Amino acid sequence: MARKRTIDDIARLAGVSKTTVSRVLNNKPDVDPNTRERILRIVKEEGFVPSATAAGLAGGRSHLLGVLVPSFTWPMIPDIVCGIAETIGNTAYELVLYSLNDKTRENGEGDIIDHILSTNLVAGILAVLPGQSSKFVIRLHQHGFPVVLIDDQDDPPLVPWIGADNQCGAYDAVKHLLALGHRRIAHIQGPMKYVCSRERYEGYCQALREHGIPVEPTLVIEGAFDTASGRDAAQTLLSLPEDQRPTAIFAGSDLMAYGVLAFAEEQGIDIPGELALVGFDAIGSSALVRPALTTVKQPFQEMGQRGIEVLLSIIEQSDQQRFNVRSGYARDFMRLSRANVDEPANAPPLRIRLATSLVVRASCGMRQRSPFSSIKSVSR
Amino acid sequence: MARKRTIDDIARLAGVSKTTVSRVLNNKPDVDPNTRERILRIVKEEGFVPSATAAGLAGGRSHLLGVLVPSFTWPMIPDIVCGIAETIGNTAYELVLYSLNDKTRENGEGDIIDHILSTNLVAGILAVLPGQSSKFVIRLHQHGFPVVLIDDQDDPPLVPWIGADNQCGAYDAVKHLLALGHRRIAHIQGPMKYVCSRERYEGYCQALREHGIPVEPTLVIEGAFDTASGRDAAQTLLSLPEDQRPTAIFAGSDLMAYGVLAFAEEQGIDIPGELALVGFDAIGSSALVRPALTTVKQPFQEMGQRGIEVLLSIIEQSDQQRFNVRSGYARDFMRLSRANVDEPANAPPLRIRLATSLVVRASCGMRQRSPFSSIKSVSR
DNA sequence: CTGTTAGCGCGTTCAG
DNA sequence: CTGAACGCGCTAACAG
Repeated sequence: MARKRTIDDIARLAGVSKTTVSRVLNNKPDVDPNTRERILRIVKEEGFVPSATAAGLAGGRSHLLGVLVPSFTWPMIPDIVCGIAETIGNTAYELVLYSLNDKTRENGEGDIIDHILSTNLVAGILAVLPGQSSKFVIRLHQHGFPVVLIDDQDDPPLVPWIGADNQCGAYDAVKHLLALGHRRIAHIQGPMKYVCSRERYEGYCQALREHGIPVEPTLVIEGAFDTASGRDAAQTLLSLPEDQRPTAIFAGSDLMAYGVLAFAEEQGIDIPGELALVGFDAIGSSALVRPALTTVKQPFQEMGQRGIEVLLSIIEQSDQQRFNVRSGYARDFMRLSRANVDEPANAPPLRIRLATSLVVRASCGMRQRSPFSSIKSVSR
Repeated sequence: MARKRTIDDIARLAGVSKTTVSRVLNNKPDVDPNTRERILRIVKEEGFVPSATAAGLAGGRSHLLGVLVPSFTWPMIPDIVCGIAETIGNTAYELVLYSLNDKTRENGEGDIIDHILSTNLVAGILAVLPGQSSKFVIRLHQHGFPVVLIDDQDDPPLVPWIGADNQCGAYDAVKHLLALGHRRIAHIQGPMKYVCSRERYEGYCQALREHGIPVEPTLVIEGAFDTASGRDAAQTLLSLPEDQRPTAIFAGSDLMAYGVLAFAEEQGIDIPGELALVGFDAIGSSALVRPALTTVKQPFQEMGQRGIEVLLSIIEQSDQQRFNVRSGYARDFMRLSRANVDEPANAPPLRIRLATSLVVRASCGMRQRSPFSSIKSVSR
């Protein structure tokens, strides 16, 4: 627990000015190699760590990254945050967590965005599943503030975005059911206001089309991503006349699939015997339910990781531009919410689509082995 | 998206000095009520938000709270962090998340503590399940740095601590099994190096004692809190000669109970028919497994909330003391890792023990109704 | 009750 | 290649 040292201390110990020390620490050129070496040694010996606070104040840029997540009740959030935290841990940045609870949601999601912006604490924001606040995030981006979105975007894409390849994932899932011989395959959609729901639906349609099977409107129901809506949809679907009833259901989320499981359990409907079921997300508990759920795995951790990587590159680039434009104290730019520092429309926003993978378990009729022992690999 | 204003701007608009504005913002006394009113109005109108960065630098205290969590693979972490985030959201503080991934763990958990301390970014730390790094946290506390622990402490208690009443929880669980008529009740312990494991064991023993039942060493096995060790323990217990085999198992964590479920499933052992099972934690997925798990519910969200509350009170108190002691620029105290600002041994460290509650589900033999529809209430 | 004066620790400019 | 000087936005001591 060494005594906290400042740059001045190091400068004194090295016999140089603090300016030089600062230059070394920021990897500036124009420093004598010997001096640089010596300073680095002392910095290491003394265990010197610069104050992020002061650096932020002086340099105008902070070393903090904001991560905005909705309520932790969504089961994928922990996985995503895990990827984020681990990635940030490997950088010189720190992670500031902003979460929307029910109260902040009431007051309007814009509030928290304004708060983030006005405190000027973070250098950029990674917004996870922004949902309703997505439009605020977009505004941020248009004002030149570094922002990246995970797993929820508007159409057309306006903001750098990381997500899963929802259409392919859905396509694979339905293909699998088709390969098992199913022909009447229902789909419980997520809310259609989300692009990911529409993409999953598109994948579902595509797979059916390829098999020459028409999309039956009665077999497609819009849910709300949660268990309750899945249960309702199951009830509707399984109350259809026998000849119209689906033999398989592709749910747009694992939680909705749980709703199907619940209804089937109540009604004594055997899954997968009488009804095959596939979910989407591969949240940890889907390996635990009975029957264990076949589902499309989203690479949540990797999404978090890539999100941070992209955010950092954007921040760096925006620093670069600021540096080039600057003449004298042009830092007033920043106070104006960094307005129009660059033309965001220059290049099309970055979009990264990560591959999904189908996790086959018992719920669609395949034989399952030792499900519980697979807990580790699934939930990590 | 109003233009970012500084205290000086407000001072100019209000026709007073920035000092006065600062005083109003920090709720200092000695300000004319009218002036205060006027300043507050302007602050609100202009949407002024002070810079936490600058305030931290100047005042020597930051408005950031560090939260140290182990890997997100532990299923209760999200719940705890949720409580933490929500509580911090209601204060003027921000949440900085430090997480231990496998790499940081390798390099020694002390590193991250040193890092936290030397960056001097946060005003205090709430450490969740510190495990091996617990001793580092204790050292922090002894140096006068505000620290609170959640759910893992050393014996004797050295640091302010929030946790569940493990002994009572275990006692209740075993009592329940006894009430159901079980007499040969096994216990799969958590690692005995943790106080919580020892307390749960104590509750187990206490319940048996009250019924005049001796504690059989063969029925007590130490696990590692995870699923694999639970499976191993189940195998050992259920391989006992028929007359020594337990009719019920009380597992020290839900994950270990999952291991029991897995082994039982493999072996075709009916739960609860041939074996009753109770877990500990009430993590969300325990409502989803089949049979649904009876378990002792820890109030994770509340633990997070109380943790922050206690941490804030400690920070405030330490600021107070610093203020009283200070003569001139005595801020050097802080640079010395805030060493010995107060006598930590003055009062016994605060310990808050929150009540648990038994969640009765199918795994111990009670009739279960509509398990899936209870997902919401359990996982929130 | 209020304003003036010094910094907090660092980044950046400008003149050597 | 180097150092002195200034300022980031705010708080705290000291004198009115």
